[in-house]
Amino acid sequence: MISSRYTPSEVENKWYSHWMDKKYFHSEPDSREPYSIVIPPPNVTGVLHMGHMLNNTIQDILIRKARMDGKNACWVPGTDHASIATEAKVVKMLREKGIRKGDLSREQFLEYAWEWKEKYGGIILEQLQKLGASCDWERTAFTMDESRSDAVIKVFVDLYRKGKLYRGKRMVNWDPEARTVLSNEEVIYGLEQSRLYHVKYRVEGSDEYLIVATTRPETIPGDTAVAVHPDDPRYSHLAGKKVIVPLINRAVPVIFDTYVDMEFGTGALKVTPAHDVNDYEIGKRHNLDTIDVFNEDGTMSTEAGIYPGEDRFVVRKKFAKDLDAAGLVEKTEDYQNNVGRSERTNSVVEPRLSLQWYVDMKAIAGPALEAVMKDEVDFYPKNQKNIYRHWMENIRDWCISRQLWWGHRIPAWYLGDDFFVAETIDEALSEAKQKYPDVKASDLRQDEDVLDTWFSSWLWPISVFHGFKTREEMDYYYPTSVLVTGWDIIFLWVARMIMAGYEWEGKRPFDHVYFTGMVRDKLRRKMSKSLGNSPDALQLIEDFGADGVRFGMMSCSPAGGDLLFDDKLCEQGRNFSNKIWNALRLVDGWETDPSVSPSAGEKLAFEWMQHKLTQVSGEIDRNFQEYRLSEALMSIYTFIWDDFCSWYLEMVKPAFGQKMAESTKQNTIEIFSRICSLLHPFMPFITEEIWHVLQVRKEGDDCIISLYPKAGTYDQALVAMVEQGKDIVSGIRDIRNKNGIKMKDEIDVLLLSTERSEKLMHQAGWKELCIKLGNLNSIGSTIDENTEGVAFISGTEKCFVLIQSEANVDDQLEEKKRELTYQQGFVQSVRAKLENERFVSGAPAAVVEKERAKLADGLERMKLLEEDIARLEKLL
RNA sequence: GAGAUAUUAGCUCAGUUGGUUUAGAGCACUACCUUGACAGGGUAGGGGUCACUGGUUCGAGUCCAGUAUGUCUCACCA
Repeated sequence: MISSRYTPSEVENKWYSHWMDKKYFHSEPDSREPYSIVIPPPNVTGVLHMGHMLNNTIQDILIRKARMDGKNACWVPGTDHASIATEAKVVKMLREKGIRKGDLSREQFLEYAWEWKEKYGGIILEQLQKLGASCDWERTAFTMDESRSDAVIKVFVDLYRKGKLYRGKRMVNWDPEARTVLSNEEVIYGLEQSRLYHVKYRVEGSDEYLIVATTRPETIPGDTAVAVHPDDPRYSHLAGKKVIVPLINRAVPVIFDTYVDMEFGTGALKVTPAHDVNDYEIGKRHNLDTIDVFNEDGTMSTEAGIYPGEDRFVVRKKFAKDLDAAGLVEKTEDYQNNVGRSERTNSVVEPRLSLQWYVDMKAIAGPALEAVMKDEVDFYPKNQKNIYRHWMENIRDWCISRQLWWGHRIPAWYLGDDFFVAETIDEALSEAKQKYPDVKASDLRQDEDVLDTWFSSWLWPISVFHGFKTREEMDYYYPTSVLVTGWDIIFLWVARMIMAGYEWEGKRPFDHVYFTGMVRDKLRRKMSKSLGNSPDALQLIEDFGADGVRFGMMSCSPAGGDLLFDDKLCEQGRNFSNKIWNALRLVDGWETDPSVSPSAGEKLAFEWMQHKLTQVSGEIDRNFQEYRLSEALMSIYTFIWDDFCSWYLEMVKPAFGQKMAESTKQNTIEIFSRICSLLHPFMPFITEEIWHVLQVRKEGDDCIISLYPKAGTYDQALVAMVEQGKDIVSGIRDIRNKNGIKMKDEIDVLLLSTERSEKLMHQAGWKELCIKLGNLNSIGSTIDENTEGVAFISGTEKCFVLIQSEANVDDQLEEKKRELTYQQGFVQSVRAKLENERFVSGAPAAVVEKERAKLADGLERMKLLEEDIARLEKLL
């Protein structure tokens, strides 16, 4: 006997291993149409979180559906080396072992890092398997493995030779904790509480003070000017004067620059060209010195001259105190300002002048912008196009060097101030020799820095197919079918992949991009470690089953919209699993008898199910084309729960202890199997299990590779007849409820004879189904409009339930009158349209016809209601 | 500061070029129902002047303008 509860843990591992053994996930190029997806590679340091679950569930649904559609489905998995995150993790691990990074050589450090990667780097991929991800694991790629590394180096050299990559000194975002440069995209700005200090700068040779407002007194030692607006009358007398930098006692010029906002603070701005992007620009315009007051770890430098070696925030307080003690602070006030923090380390980003490598983005952005604007790369949802365009049109050069060891080392070799870019040291050497004939390999010093991680992941759709080496797989799988990713990395990753696609392949990397929303908690807060509002993904799978969790995520994630996650969603998924499971129990328990032949009702029920399934397949098909996966899932959900379980199974279910016709059971198994196929992409485990419990299958006849039910034409009239039968049964049940008549008491029902009702009655099996589901003694027709009993309307058909009503006549009257008022309002609005000359002459004929039908139906219902009201009033 | 986008039932969302019976779903809610697949269940029911104000149109949840509120992107003032 099958258990009354579905237990996912008993079947999930079994089927995942089976699929793996059968190599269903593996793909090789062949004559079929390809359908390929490259995974957004998670960080090797990552553990499965809700974002991954959502994102990968969607990819798995798409890939499983494509596989069942007969395409050659290939989902390439892999991980990303995540320079900063991984290096930080390894440094931390070493610290726990009592080893300092500074004590190791680069080679020694990398040895530890690789060791760490081998040990922990595959965790997230194993977790994806628990979710059911049908990736082609034989293709698992890593951004730092040989093939991917070769691609990175080739691309770097290629861009350099094409003049699209250069080395330059710029103001960069510096992360003092990771001691590396960050790109703009890796800096997160947020409002923070701080203090605004009004500091007195004495004008040289006078007792006058110029008040300057600053939030960063610790940078005062780096001041090389004070700027005011040229039109500011308060300061025009200071032309040509100098002011004394407080406590530092250095005289710096007062300069005039329109950048200064007269309204802000005191209208005077201290200029620190080494530590502020705008100040740097001002500095260039006025030929100011730059004094770097910080070390690379955010402590004060010796040039600063104050508190050398102490942290910038400690010094902020100390120095402010010193200023105050010297009477140089006019006042301080609380202030909110925008502070940039490192996405990775969360430390406050320090603008810093430094020499780095850049990609000239304007040189490669053009085709990538056009491709998206012309929908050659199609975005879902569409509104992401605007955001993309804005960024692409204002694109800035990409700083790609990082002061780390874990990553692809920059292929540039230095000789004094000169350098050579080449794929290998040998090539670099031979290039160097052309300029310096006596140079030896040992004279060349390779750049110490590595490349930004995104510089390898932007090649991902090409590099996973070895596109920089061979054509075979590229020609088959590229462009990939769809990219599924979060919109938060549209610039960091998506835009750059598109650029790389056009730069090296001259083609888009994917046909579609499906942007998923962010996973938030039910209060709309982003899931985060610090809030502790992120559920443990694996625990969820354990609690609700992978299918339950997948259902939970998908049932409520509109295309591109945020997912407001709640355990209850998974609970609903688990309950759904249980519902299907119990339908299986029911069907499995049916006993057949060869001497029993199927009734007309059973035949009608089966026909209805088949047509309905085709109808639902059409809806699913349309929804898939638009990536409306939630809607697709919901139509399957209602089809299974309502149509199949609540109606169909009740229609064909034999009476207690009775046996059924063999063909009815076989038909039910067939429908159930097709239901498994429909649902399989969303809930792969339970569907595979049921597929096999339903009946013994031949070797290799598995749900995962069954044919996905196709859209097609279906008999709408037949479906409508059964639907009306359902509606009438519901109406009867309502009257039972309201009049306290139990389900097991048999009652009689009459339909008022009309063309439509006679047609229903003559449909083979129709009456039988009504009798069975309504638990009726009989159902027939009458021409008596005033038949005694309780009446209701289904569509335009009047039905009489032949009972002595126990319900209050007043209540019944009130309900009928309310209904009549509604119908009157309806009829009036339709009539208003039809009485309007311009509508009748202006609107399309079909629309007018429709309105006429609406009017006729409305009038019919009014008539039926009025009759009923008159009858009830007589009873008063 | 600039731009985008949204506002439909208690909550989360559909509503596809304006006309599909004066708006649909899921969840939540209410009443009734437990020996016969399933209480992780069944049957039925209630609930919305489609943010607001105007406009276009024979006709507006759907198109246009403005207002309010929210969200996002980009840029940032010390």
